[in-house]
Amino acid sequence: MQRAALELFLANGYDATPTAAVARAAGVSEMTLFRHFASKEALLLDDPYDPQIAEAVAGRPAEERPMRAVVEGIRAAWRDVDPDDAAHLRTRLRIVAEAATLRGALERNSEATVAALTDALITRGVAASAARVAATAVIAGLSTALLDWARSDRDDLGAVLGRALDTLGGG
Amino acid sequence: MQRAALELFLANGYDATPTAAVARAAGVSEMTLFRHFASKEALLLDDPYDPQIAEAVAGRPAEERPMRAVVEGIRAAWRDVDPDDAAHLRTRLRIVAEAATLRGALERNSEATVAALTDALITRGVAASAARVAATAVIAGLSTALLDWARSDRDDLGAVLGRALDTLGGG
DNA sequence: CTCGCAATGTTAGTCACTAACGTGCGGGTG
DNA sequence: CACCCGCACGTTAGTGACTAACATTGCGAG
Repeated sequence: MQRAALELFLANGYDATPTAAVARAAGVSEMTLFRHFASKEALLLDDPYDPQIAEAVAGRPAEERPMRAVVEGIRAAWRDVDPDDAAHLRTRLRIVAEAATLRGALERNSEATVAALTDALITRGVAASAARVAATAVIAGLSTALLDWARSDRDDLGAVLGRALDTLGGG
Repeated sequence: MQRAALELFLANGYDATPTAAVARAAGVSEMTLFRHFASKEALLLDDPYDPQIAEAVAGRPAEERPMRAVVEGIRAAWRDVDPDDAAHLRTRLRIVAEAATLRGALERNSEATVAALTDALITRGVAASAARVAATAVIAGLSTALLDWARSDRDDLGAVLGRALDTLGGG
């Protein structure tokens, strides 16, 4: 179904594609579609952003302040990413960037990642409130950087991401 | 209408209150309600977060890095806030915190603030992409801090905010 | 072969939001 | 004072995402 959805979203745009059309294209009923995906958004954004990021954060030097620990953890975790995935990611982000109703969809969708990061920080001894703040902020900043990258096809993803992380870390 | 909406949201919860009920309570038709407020969310979140924050950011010392400039700008702008507004803010944030469908509503609603902050950073000579990243991240972090504050009635707002800003600034 | 379960379909509904169009009312102009 | 213009509001009907209740089908285990 995701494949059918992507094709339709690319061809007609996200907002102009009713879930009924996706269901029909995938050869299932609308009900079944919603049994597999919690929402229309999930058709685009369903892939679990690695909880392995959390490990990388937990393993950072103890003296690092929360923002920097998260930033450097993500930077480290990023090195194991398949370039094929990046290309796929880009087409999906393009769809997100062009759909008015998807503002904030990335952030909403990465609640799991935020939770994992928050826990990782807490086990490092960071206060719960500060942990949540730092995790949310970094993910939000990262999301906008990814969207910018998807819109302009100039830079390669690694460089864009690196600069965003520099900014977030206070650089 | 906002007053009627707030009362109903408090009594029954946001998700369980149809816009039809709000309209009826306010003595208008549903159509009229949507002519005054762009969405159901707007009934809760319609107040424009100060663009005067932008000034404070623009006025920060030139050598400060983007994250710190935003954080310190907000800290400075915060000093002029009426405690009555804070109390009102709290009840509204409580409603937001309890409504599942309002995840990310604060961030979405403060797009104007993010844009103002981004512009302020750009006039300071920060690259556009970095500016957007920093502004988004700080607002997102701040939003989660505000929500945490609204949920637990322990601290006073100033202290919570101060700690969140410390975290975001790399402290 | 059949029983049981799981995945899928059908139907009907709710809720946010919109488009098209009609109506009343107050205020300036003749 | 009569008229008309425009604006705010109402009504009706619809779209689109999502859900609940219930029927149905397919398929492996006994």
